[in-house]
Amino acid sequence: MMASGKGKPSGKPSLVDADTHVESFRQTRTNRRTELVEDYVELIDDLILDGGEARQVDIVQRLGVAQPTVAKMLKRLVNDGFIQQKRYRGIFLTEAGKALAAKSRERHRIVERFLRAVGVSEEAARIDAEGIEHHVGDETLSVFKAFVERNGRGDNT
Amino acid sequence: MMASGKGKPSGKPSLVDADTHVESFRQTRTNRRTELVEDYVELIDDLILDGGEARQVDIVQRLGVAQPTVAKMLKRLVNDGFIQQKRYRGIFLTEAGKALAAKSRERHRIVERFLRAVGVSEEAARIDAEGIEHHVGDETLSVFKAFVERNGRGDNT
DNA sequence: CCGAAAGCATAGCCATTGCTATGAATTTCC
DNA sequence: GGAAATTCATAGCAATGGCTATGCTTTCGG
Repeated sequence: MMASGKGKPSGKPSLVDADTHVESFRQTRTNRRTELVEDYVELIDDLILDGGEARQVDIVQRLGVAQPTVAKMLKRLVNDGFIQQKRYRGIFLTEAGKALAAKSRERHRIVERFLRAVGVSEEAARIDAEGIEHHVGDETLSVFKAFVERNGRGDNT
Repeated sequence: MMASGKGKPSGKPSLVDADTHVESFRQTRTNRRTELVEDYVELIDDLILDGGEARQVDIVQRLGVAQPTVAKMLKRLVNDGFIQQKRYRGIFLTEAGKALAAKSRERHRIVERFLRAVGVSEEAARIDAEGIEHHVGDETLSVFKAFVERNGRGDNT
């Protein structure tokens, strides 16, 4: 019944205690589940901003996956209340979708600019930011943001 | 000729071109597939270093998932040649496993210390590093490493 | 206006990663 | 040495995210 207590005061504690460890992994698993949704919503928002509309075909081309894969995910996004779909007329974000997109875009932007600011090349920053953004918590994000503002490179925006 | 070219020189290019975009997403998807393997191998290595042995039960407790989930993944790791399993006697890393673990641990360590070095709290650094590490490419990693060495905080190691 | 092309939906398959329930094997403890 | 507890394996289910193949609709070009 003691459950987690499990002392085992080993000689070299390179490991944090089990419960703490669990928390990190659990958080990471949670993030992994929401990554794709964020990617889609963010991309849709980008497409609308960039070209005025977001079509399934565009998403297919941007993500580099098969069309039915996108179709299935869009159905999920409709169910989750992030988008509206009008056949042959494009995809539109709901209010919830817009909010999520704005948040994701902001995070993405900060992460990418942060990487650039510490000296990462443009290409690597683009690629790595795509994966990293989903795992940056609020605290880390604000640290990144402050860093970028402090070491502002004369970039756009 | 047709394929990707797709000009559409829109007014506000907040978007990179499609092929470039695809590359980022593709890389991210690839990373996502190897994350779990790395997590497991790294954890197993930690457990062995810390307590002399890694048992399935320990992994279950550390990851916070159900035991059959771990059992299934371990079977996969055996097939992939990263570990050896001896029933009721623990889990052992093969040479390939040790190599992967060393690489993962190093990356993890650098990312976490980098986060600490830029001002992220210990707890947030621990949690975020767990997710970020898998998306840090070689270039970014070496930038992080250099940063840590330059701004060395009197931490351990 | 009508046929071809483009865009989208659907069906059906596979792999992955999680779960619960259950049973077998091994250790441990008396 | 045998019963109990621990440890592990296996079966079976669900959700997610990918794919190919196929067919329906809408739009576009002549």
